[in-house]
Amino acid sequence: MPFVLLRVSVVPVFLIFILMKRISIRDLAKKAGVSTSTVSFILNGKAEKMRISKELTAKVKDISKKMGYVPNQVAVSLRTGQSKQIGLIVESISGHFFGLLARIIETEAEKYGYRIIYCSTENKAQQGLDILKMLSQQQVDGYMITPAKGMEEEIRRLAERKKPVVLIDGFFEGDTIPYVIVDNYKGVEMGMKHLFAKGYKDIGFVTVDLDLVQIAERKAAFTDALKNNKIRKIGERILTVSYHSPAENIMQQIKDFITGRPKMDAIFFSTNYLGVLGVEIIAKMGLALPGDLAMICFDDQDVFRLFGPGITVIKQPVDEIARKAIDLLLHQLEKKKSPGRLQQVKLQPVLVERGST
Amino acid sequence: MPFVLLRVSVVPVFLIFILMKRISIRDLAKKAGVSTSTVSFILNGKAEKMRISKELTAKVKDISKKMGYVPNQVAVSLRTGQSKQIGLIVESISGHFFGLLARIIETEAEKYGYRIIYCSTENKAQQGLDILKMLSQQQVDGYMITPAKGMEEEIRRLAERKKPVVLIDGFFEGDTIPYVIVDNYKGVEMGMKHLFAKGYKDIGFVTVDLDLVQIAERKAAFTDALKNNKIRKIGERILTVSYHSPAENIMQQIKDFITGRPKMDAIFFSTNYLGVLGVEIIAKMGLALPGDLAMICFDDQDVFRLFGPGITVIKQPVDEIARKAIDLLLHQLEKKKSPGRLQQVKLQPVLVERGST
DNA sequence: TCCGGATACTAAAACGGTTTAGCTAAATTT
DNA sequence: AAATTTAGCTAAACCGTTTTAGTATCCGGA
Repeated sequence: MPFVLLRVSVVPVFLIFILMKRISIRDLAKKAGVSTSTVSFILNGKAEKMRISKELTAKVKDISKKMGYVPNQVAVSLRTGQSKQIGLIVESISGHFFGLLARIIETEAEKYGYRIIYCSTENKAQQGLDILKMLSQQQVDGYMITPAKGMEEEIRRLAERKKPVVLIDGFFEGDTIPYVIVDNYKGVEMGMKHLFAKGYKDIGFVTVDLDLVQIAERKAAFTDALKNNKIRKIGERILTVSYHSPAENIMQQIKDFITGRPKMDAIFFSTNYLGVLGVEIIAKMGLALPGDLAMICFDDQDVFRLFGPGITVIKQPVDEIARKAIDLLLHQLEKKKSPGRLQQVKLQPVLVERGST
Repeated sequence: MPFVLLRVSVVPVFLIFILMKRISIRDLAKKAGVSTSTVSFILNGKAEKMRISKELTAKVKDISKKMGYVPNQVAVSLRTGQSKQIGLIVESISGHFFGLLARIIETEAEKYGYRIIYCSTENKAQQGLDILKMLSQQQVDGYMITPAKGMEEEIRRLAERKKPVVLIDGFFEGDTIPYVIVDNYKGVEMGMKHLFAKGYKDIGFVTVDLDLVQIAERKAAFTDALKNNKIRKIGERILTVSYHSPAENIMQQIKDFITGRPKMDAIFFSTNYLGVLGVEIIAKMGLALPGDLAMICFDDQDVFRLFGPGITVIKQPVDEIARKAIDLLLHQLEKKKSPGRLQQVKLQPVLVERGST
């Protein structure tokens, strides 16, 4: 008797144990009494091409559904060489710009059956390389990269191997790698024109020591704007803070910059992140915008819309960037389409005028 | 002669073509004149255990480095059943809270050799299920999920299959699935105590129609707080907006709520997102904080630190949540450690008092 | 009657690793 | 000297698919 009891309690457990194992295409084949190839053809929509009969096709599909079959993507990847994964390498996963970017890219990629693997470099060269290696091991099908310094060589190597790559928000001079960026020079130029038009003359520029093309361009545009307006001693109107400094420290530097000489009536922040810190310190100093100081920033943010009178910004068309980038990548992934002439895209930013100027 | 020319130009191209192909463990084995098993043992640090001689070990490692061998993770996954990937399912990839969360989780997971696959449900049930299926196909080793409605059953199924799962910022009643949440009830309670202490009596509550435990708890805490203070007609002090309404619409509702009756001297926003909209409409209405209206919000944000006098908030310990969650998951992934008693963690939020109250 | 061509499937190789179970020769024990 | 152990390595199965190259059966035509 105890035996019987034992068995009734043990058998279901055993069954559950069996059920736990994922069912494979072989299980389906066995159940249907056919070969795995047949099942594979049917489930991949090649039944007709392979002349599998209607009845069998229906039967197998039915069994598959009933047993809850889910193909093992890893095995598929190994066999086909396609992982259906795209690596997205951004500067910082928690940044505002990249959050928006990611959301759009994700939904867009999904339409074509691709998953995004999301990685952030935090602007460390070594980390960027490690990530690239990892992604390569994972056999991702394509790469979307906001290129940091030190990654050039490795990225070029990818391109040489004909791996689909798209650069976002940065590019390499004299290269054929597709990219989509915003016209940084034009953006700052627009901002400066706006400031001059509003009558501001003593303009300070806060930037960061990241060695990136887009940062360099923004700075160049600022410098040129001053030159064109016959303003001298440009160097002392530029503050370059260190990327890895703590926020407190940067704020202190900005404060010193504002109160120091030459005195200024407007300040231009070259990035989002700097702008937020700027807003914070300006608020702490009790300066009125734009009365005591006008402010403008490259790249938009919730904070800029809401703070005080609103901060005038040069806004990047994030949607457009994301959509264009994924477009360029899918182009390469699904080779079908025409080569597509223009693989290097420069989009126009837009000036959003708010109360701070 | 033309032939020679042809060959010098063709051979390098051919070589490049050869080089393009990723080198496999077989290539290494051939080069070293040993079997693939030997190479595998050596590269996986099992040389000693398998009694491979020091010299051979060194030689193979050397060749591997020289040839730039990178193992194919897909093949490894298929064989070992371990993908070294963790699926992170969040509500919205561009949300502030999740951005921070992701950053910490990513760096933490990396230490143990795991990659994060990042997905967002946008609070749509079907999308959540699709993602779960996708991740399962990808053979991810573990799941971190902010559970949306409609995912319960599927998540339970995962747990039953002994898949490592950790829930974040939500949980299922009466279940044993590990989770880490913040004490939502306590948080709102603290906020209400603070408001009452400051002398506010007519408090409005803005919440959203998401069917989530944490939202329900926040509302319950509000209701209870009013009850405890003998305040009646609680219903008309609560505004529940629809999650999928456009921002404009929600702001209008908030405006009506503020200007409507019963009049209020303080307003409590139950989420970050609502709070930002609140700030925006309050600014537009020209109300002074806290003069015309006091404001408090559940969950912090850059905006709240910087807007006007600063918004008082109930801050979630994001760092702690992330670290604890990844901890619970790794616990399950690397079964070594002790079972670890407490698998369901409730963390305490903290009140950050700013100018708005 | 035999051939050619559909028709309806299947066997087996391949993808690139890991791992179990040996195998051989030398060293050690009995 | 035979038996056993050890050192150093390898053969081959296996993970779960896809896909190429068949095979077997039937049918119509010459």
